[in-house]
Amino acid sequence: MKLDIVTRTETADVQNTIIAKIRDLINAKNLEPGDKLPSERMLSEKFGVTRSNVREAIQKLEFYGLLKSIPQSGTFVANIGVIAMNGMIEDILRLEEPDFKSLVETRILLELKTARLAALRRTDEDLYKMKEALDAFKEKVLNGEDAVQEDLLFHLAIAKASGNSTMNTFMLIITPEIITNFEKYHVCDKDLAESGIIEHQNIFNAIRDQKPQLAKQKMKEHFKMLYQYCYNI
Amino acid sequence: MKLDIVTRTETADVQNTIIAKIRDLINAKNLEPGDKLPSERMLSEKFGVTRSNVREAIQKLEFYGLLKSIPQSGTFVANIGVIAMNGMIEDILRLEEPDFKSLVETRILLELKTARLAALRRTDEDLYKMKEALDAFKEKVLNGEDAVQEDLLFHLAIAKASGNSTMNTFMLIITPEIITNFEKYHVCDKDLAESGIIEHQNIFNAIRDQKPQLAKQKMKEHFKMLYQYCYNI
DNA sequence: TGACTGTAATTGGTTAACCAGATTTAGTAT
DNA sequence: ATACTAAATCTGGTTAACCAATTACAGTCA
Repeated sequence: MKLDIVTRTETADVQNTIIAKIRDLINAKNLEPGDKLPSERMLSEKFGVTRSNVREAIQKLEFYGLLKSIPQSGTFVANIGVIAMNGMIEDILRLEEPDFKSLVETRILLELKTARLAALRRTDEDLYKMKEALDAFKEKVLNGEDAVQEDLLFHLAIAKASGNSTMNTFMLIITPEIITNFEKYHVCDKDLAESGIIEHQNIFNAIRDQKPQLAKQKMKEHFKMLYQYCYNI
Repeated sequence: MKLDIVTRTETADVQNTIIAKIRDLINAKNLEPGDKLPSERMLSEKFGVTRSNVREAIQKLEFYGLLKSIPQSGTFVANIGVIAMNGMIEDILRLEEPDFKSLVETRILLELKTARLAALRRTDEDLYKMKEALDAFKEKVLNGEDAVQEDLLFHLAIAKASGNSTMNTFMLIITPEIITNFEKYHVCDKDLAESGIIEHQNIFNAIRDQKPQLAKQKMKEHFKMLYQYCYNI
């Protein structure tokens, strides 16, 4: 499941159609939080689609916290009123596939914050893990090898050290997509990697010394190149 | 599907076990990006679980961009090396359920950024949608009614106006969970709602006038109470 | 030897039957 | 009428058979 859950457009279309019909049904029947939806079988018959299709649509709405399925009982409207429900479903239906620029922009936002938080909250174990990742990165770069994986792990170690599980999850979600795009557009050059050693070390030092503002600053410098690239794409 | 996809602990445990076994298998066979995994049937037999279990585990790894299933062909290791694969799977296995504090912290981070970006990029249509949401919010509050839904929609309208689809998605993901927790802990008081009108209006004005720094500032003021609450929990 | 071809096995995805538990309903005794 | 019970029904979830497309391979012909 990608960020947008479905991959193939055809499947996505029929799923969005079902979601819209579920929304219409909730509106028509004036269902409120806690109310029960018709059974999956009834919905599949009513909408003229398979039960699998209905299940997937329900699961997507469950992912966004709008519905709640309870085994052997039914599917219920979550603790969200009909107004918010309509607004959120509209947003969900119009969600576009995340573009590279928005991914990078979001990554930078998260990285600056996690660096700062890591400087405030990192445990000794966090620090040890970060140092491991940093050393692995250095070794690869100094040997002239590709170190994109070690680079990634260093940043994920910071995210974990931030002590914020939500940001950690978000970093995990966007990181692979970033990597893929990096390789597609050949963003990472080798000369960037060498200066990367110093930059990583600076970030590490700031977090080690528990200097949040400095950590953020060093992270910002680290992303300077990326920033420019992102806005020139 | 919640942020952590699975809900019941038992199911989550068996799924994580399978994920760990898939990781071990990738390591043992030295599978590299593009290599094919054994078929779902073989894995289910090898691991002594059902094919459904294997499918769910694969889908979770696909969600995080580590595997890629191709119909009638097989499941393949994504464009990520074995080192990053191991690191990410370790993180995924240890991902904890997002706590309220981390949700609020992340929301504030996203809201400050989207407010700023919205001031830079909002279209006239974005502005119209925001005004709609703002008016609905005002009316409810002035009538003494609960306006948590309209409050939510105003913030989501800003997220959309930010022009960043990734942040928009993230806002959609965390918003319902925040709402649920708000109601559980009774965060929102009525007196907060009335001052909320002015604060919302200030944010709207700043975005309308395309003043990014001011928009961020007004959003920060809006979250001041929340901030304090978050750190006193 | 090598390119080609048709068939059989294998693949992830889909569907329909099945399951256990919750819910409703009908019946009965009070 | 009411409280209670038991059977029938309905629920989301699970499983095993099925599907179409891909792949591997044996056989054939040049």
